[in-house]
Formats: sequence, C-alpha cells, structure tokens
Amino acid sequence: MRFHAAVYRLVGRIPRGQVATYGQIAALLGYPRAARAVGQAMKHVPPHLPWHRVVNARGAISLRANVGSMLTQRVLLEQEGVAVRRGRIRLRQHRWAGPRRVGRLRIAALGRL
DNA sequence: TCCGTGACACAAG
DNA sequence: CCTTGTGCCACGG
Repeated sequence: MRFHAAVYRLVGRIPRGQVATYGQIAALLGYPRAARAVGQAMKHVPPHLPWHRVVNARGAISLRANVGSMLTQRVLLEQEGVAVRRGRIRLRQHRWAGPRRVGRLRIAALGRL
C-alpha cells in the first residue's frame, strides 16, 4: 500500500477531541523518521478526513500555503474541545495513544510518545 | 535514476 | 524562549 494512503487511513482513525503529530503518524506506520513525508501527504489529504487533528511536535498548527486553512484548523479543534493556548495544544492532554494495531502489526511501544 | 522539495523533528547554542 | 543546522524520506518531475 502506498505511503500516502496509509497515512490517510490512520488520520481517519484519530478520535474526536484528540490529536496526533506528524512524527507520531510516521512512527505508527513504521517509518519513525518520515515525519516530513507525512506533511507531504497531508498537503493532499482528502477533505472528508479529520485532517485538523494532525499537528506538529510542539502541538502547534504548522505553516502552509494558505493562512485560511490554519485558521480553520484551529476553529475545528476548538469546536471539539481541544483548546489552543498561546498557539499550541497541550499534547499531554490531547495526544492520541494510537490504534492498537496498524494493518496486521501490533504496536508494541513507540518510545516517548 | 537522480534530484529538489517540504503542513517535520531534534539537538545544540 | 528562539534560531540554526542536520538528518530524514516519500514523491514527482
């Protein structure tokens, strides 16, 4: 399966009120250093997916082409109870633990995530 | 096949 | 805190 498709499948599983980071998505898929590639994928993410639940390692909304989508992301997050204070989200509280399994592989440990 | 491109991450200063 | 430098890698041209 194509990397981008795997990213989308995972993004679609992030629960309401929770978020995941680019690096986390990559790690969950078995590519711990492909965070940037996840960013590439997110650039073309299907609109029906909860794309707004993906943030960077600092818990902030990443820079992108149009400022509008950044604002939209913030609004969508706040609508589902994820507070954005001083430009960042408290990952301690909202980070998604990840699915129990990805494909047929069980996720044992993701290190300090 | 090689090469440039990022919605990144992390360590060091 | 912030800034810089480096590592990284899927993708498209």
